[in-house]
Amino acid sequence: MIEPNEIEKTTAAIANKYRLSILLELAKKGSITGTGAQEITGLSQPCVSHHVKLLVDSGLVVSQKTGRCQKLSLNKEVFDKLAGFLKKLSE
Amino acid sequence: MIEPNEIEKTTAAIANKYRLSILLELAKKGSITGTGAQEITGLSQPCVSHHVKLLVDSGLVVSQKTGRCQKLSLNKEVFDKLAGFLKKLSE
DNA sequence: GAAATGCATTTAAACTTTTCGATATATCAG
DNA sequence: CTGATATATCGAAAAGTTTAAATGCATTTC
Repeated sequence: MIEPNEIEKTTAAIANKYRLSILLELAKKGSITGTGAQEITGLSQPCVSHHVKLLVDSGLVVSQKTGRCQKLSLNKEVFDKLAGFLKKLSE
Repeated sequence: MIEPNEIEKTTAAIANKYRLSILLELAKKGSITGTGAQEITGLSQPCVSHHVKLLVDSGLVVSQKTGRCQKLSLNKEVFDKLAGFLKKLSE
């Protein structure tokens, strides 16, 4: 089950063109770094850091830090839960 | 297929507690009126009108006007498309 | 036709999000 | 140790969203 609060957070996290482009790249590549996200979006580093934080806080994205690099990847369980909720609404 | 732009619009439309409560009520009841949406949310009439407009503009909700009443209902195809997109991301 | 009802629009205030420059911290390379 | 790289945080400006009061406009009811 998914809580209204989690639905709000995850949909809000998706609802931005730069964050969406990061998510699409993650789906395509499996994982990227923060610097990779910067290259994709063309935004400043602090701005990307902020967007990545929103994605991670929403639960949609997982960040594993090794050394100074972060490895970002999708939390597929959360996508599944959200997709399931939306599918159920349309039945 | 669903365009990034449509993903942004629909997820943004969902990402609000009042709009989400309207969507949940629509899923439960099949349809409600603008006045019904007002009762559910407890918001002012212009504010609800604005939220309903966002939902309709996003394509998630359909409004059929008969006389002075509007009948709101879910556009299940759009929910399906969005759910399908999210499901695909998590594969 | 007058009053009431349902919804839309305008306007303006309050609030939130987005953005970037500056700065901080930690790690890695030489 | 020094300089470079990756990321985080702070602060402030700009842009966008949310809200309600006031008003407008059809449509229904009496």
